Amino acid sequence: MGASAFSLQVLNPEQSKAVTATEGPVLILAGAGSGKTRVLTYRIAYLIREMGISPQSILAVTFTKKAAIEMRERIQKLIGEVHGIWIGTFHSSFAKILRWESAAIQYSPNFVIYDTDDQNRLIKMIMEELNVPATRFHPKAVQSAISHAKNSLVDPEDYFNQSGSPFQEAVIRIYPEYQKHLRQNHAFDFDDLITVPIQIFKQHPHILEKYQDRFEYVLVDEYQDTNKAQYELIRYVSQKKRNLFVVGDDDQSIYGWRGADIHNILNFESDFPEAKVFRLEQNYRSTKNILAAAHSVVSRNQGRKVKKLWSENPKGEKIEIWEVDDDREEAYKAVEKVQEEVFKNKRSFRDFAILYRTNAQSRSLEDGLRRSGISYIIVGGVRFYDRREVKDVLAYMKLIVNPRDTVSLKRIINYPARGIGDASLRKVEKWSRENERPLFAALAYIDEIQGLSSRAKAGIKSFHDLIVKYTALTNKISPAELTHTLVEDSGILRHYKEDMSPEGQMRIENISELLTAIRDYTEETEKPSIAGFLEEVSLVNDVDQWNDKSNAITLMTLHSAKGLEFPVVFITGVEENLFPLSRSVEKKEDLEEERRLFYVGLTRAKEKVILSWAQNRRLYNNIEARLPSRFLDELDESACEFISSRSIRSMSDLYETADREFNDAMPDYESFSQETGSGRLLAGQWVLHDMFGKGQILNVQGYGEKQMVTVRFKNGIQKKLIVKYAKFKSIV
DNA sequence: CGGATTTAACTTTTT
DNA sequence: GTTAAATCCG
Repeated sequence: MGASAFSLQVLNPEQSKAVTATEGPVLILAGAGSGKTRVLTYRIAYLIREMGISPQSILAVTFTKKAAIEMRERIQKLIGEVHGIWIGTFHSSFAKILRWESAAIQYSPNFVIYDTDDQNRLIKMIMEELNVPATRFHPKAVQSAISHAKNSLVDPEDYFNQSGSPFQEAVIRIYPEYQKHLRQNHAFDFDDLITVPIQIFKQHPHILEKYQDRFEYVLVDEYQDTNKAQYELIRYVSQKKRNLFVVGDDDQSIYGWRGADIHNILNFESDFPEAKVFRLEQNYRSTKNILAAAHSVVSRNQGRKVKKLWSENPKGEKIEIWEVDDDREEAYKAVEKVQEEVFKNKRSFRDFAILYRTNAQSRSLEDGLRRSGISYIIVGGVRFYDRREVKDVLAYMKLIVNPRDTVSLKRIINYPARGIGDASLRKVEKWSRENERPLFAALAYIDEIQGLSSRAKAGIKSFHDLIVKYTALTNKISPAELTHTLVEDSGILRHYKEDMSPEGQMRIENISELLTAIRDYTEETEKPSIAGFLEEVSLVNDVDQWNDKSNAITLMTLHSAKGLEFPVVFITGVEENLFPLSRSVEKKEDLEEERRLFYVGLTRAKEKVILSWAQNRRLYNNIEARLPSRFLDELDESACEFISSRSIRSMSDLYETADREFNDAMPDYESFSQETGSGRLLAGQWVLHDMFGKGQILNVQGYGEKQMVTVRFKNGIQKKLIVKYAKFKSIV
């Protein structure tokens, strides 16, 4: 086993001190690119190897699954395979504990986790019940108010004291009902995964003690992103041994809107007076110019700990600031720049990231990239597991695991259509309320429910039988087999197969993809279960799945980019009212958070940064004149170079060239893309498809299992195909 | 009453 | 460009 790599010699003095200060609370203020993950992993390795601490006594929490996986892999590289360390996200770690301790709060261990969409559906149902018109208050707004309350540890009862606006009055009525329904459904929302463990720990000291004794060393990554609930939870768990090690950077706190409380890091020293504090200020990532620019921006914030990154890296190129005509040109110029860099400086496409403030901006960039034929990956936007058809199948699975989940039940009882309309469902609901039986149980009593049509009765019966049948099968066949037969048996697949439109085809492909994911899960997991799969699915995000293996440009929001690095970074749409967003400029704290977000974006870059703003931008279907962002004025001018597009080429030239390139032939990027392995698909390649014949790849999207290509075939048909399922081979 | 089709509204960032 | 609500049709 290659375990010999572990030595503290490679650390700088501050890093080394941080790693070896094992006892008592420790705060590490780790600037961007200062080796934060390195310190975390070396510390865990040090605890195990040098201190002889049992891996089982270590709890490390992160915010993303990707960070957790990376940490695990790097520890393994240092000291070889270690079993029993808890490394996971806040949500997944405590969801696990909740499954074990669910009996303490009278929940089924098969509880389901509601995502935002499920939450909104539930809130909408409650609002109907309470006669709160959804037209006056958006269920979404109510949901976020409740979420915010939970993150700040405000109970439904506490909420009563906050009355004021009519909206708050409405939330006061909805919040307790919402909580009651979650309980009835044996469901938790995301926030409950943090707050409910706190309640359990408070009410059952012996349970708390079990975990306090177990976790002798607790480590928290991205500490600046913790909210009040997470902070309390960590405090509970680490209270006894007091070996709490937190790593964070107040300058990178960008989740205030999600309840993250920057005071958790600013007040760490007063909360833990015996705390040791170490600062990591040497940056190993970026050029001096990039750091100077980043510092000039973020140092304008008032609520921050004073620090300044330094680096031994070269000065590097100046930051380019582009003034472009519109979003279309912005995309086109970025493409052009990428091509130039690939040719001149021998870069790979994977060296580039294009970042933006809002997901909506990805569209024009995507258009530009598609025209050019360069492959790209979009991280974020609509998640795979959020697609309608995927959620429909998942709802069936949720209901089979947990029949009390009425949100899922109502989602699918008439999907595909079984002749059960709104009116029939209302009658069943009424019966279930009056007889105090769960909604699913009521489905078995159709003969006692008045006024149901025979069509509705037949539909309800077949639905009920279906779910009962599969519930009985859960212990007999594997999750993969079960879902496979389920999508056919339920009629979901048939429903889409009859739909010959391209959307219907897409949906079938997405369902097959889901089945593949379940098959993979079943094969990879020791004790696969549907509940286990559902939990995994509800706690992943797109960045978790992103990897840099395929040679493509990455497009993502600035938020998603946190924790990542790229040689070249574009930040687009650096305009007033977009970045910073218009609603953020009024409150000082919000503006400072936007500024930190800009700082995060700048410090993702190792070598080169390009900022662009457009004079005109298409927003919500109309073209708007734009002004450069105030953040551009805040940049250290000596590190920047201003470029106006007019000095290069006229607009009409640009578009003509773009159209010509698109209409003629695809440029052959393969000739200068360094690592085009034989199996790799790239835009411009020709393929032969079993059904459609010869075609050319216009665009490659995604990676691995989920990789999709857009192909234009000789007969003029353009199709989007999932590589894994599409029957084609590449031809030279 | 149920299902399909059309219309309208909406886009900050996400575990 | 996507999805939920309103409208229409059988």
